[in-house]
Amino acid sequence: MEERIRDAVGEALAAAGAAGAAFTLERPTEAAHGDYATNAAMVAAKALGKNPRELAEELATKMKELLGDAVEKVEVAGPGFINITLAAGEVVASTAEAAAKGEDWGKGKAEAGKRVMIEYTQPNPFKEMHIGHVMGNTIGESVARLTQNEGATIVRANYQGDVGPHVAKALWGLQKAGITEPTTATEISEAYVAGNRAYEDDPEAKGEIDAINRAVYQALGDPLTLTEGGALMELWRKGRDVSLAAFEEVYKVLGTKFDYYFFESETAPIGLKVVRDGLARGVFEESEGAVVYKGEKRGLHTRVFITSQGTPTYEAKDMGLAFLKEERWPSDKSVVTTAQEQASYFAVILEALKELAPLLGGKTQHVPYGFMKLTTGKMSSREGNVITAASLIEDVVKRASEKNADPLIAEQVAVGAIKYMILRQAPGADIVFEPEKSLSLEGDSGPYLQYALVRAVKILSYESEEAGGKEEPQEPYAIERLILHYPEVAARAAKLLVPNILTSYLTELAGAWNSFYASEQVLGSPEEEYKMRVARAFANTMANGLALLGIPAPERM
RNA sequence: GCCUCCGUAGCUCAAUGGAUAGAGCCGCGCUCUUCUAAGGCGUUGAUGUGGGUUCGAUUCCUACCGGAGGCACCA
Repeated sequence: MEERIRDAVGEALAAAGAAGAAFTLERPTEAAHGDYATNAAMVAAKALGKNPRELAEELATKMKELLGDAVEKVEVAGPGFINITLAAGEVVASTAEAAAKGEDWGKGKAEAGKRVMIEYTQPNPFKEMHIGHVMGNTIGESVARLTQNEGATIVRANYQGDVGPHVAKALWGLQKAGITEPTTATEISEAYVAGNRAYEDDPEAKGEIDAINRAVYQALGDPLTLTEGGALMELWRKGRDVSLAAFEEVYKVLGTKFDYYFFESETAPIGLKVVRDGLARGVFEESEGAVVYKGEKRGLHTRVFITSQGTPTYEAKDMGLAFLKEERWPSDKSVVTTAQEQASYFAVILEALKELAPLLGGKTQHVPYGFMKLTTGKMSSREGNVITAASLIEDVVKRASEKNADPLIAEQVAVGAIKYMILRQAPGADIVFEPEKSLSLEGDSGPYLQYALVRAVKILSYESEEAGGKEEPQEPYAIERLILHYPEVAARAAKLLVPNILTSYLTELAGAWNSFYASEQVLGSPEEEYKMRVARAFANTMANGLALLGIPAPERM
């Protein structure tokens, strides 16, 4: 329907002599302004040298002609808006479509046939997963689902740093504590904190840690040493396994299933190779013993790719990662989501990648999101003042349990609350996280959406063979005029990679349903059949929308 | 010092250059004999400051004030 109106506006503009003018078609904030509104007349008025309201009248007349029975009215309002109100029959048809289509309701085709890899979460083994990773996972998962909903074939990738200084610090800490068989992620992260402190305070420890770092790289770069890596590599393997297993627990609760896992231990050797090749080709330069990329030639800054010690930095590993990804799963588009603090870092390495491999660089896109900080400031795992993903989930589950005896449902409610908190705001902005306060289980919250759906599903469960009342209301219900916009909202959220507009829409939708629920009896009413269809249309819309956000839908609450 | 992002109600957040700047939390009323009150209905309250562009600016430009992040061997 939206497309039909858009075409009609375009055609009316062409008839008025302003073909191709850029206009917007939006859902008015006020119900009184109809179902759609366009600013076409105001945009084109100047170029045509006409009064906006007069032009609007002209366009409205033409549109009425083009749209015919589909619209109830097309009227000019305010400074020259054209407000379009759909005919009741059109609204009813749309509700019926939403009710009938089930899981297919709202599927788009903007990305049909495209292969898209999306990388997100990126926790580092040997450190604990914290609330920042939960944020990245939540946004990445939703972006993946939104893209998939537009017809793309998507794969989920995770990239984890299992080598580098942080690993050396943790290994050093474990050795000092005499731990040869780490069993919990907490144990390992405590070793990391101890190692990090020693690295800064104790020059002797710093030397030992640097040596461990080199030894790990060396062992991994040389298959022979790897198999005979001795106690150090044995500890590395065990610690890595414990960390990764702990991550999987969190992914399971959050509802993410990765298709590809990449590790720095595998991208490092590839990165070293491609950067050295690039050095020979003049993409990179040597400076003070290190291999660097001079970003200044692109208006950016210089970054080190290979250290003077000969170890690859994150930059070199990211070069290797780009190649490795393409080898494992060739894509049309490769999206990497990370916290905003890495934005300028990515600007540099993407330029380097474009010089190194134009095709790869051209299809790689960095999507930054804000980070989660505490009221006391930014979290730092080096300081040890982090809120871990596991403890966050545990706390919220405990609160949700007060109203839900069933642990599965308490978990679904908790995950819904956590994800909603993240997805309700524009992804670029930071989140100030305050336990208790930030996570609401009422009002503008995840459980609010879940609860609205649960109530609708309950009504639908009473649907029986003997059909209910067959009367029809005089006018379609307000909620129906909201439901019909769902496909457009999902498409826009996918196009802009911003889940929050879908979140806002669903919150408004849940509110409309709750109002409907409070004022209209469904079962046993004269309009039972009609209202059941509205309930089904709502339930499908909410269920599909929640799925796109990655928010679970509990059976009952 | 240079670059990037952000300043909206007491608090946490919305708002495609558009119409009377929306929600929730908190506060105060009302509302379960009704398909689940994690709900509904009502009520107070805001665009950091000064210029500019525009028919129209929370949105774009500019200066300032305030906050965050980044800027060579961390990730």
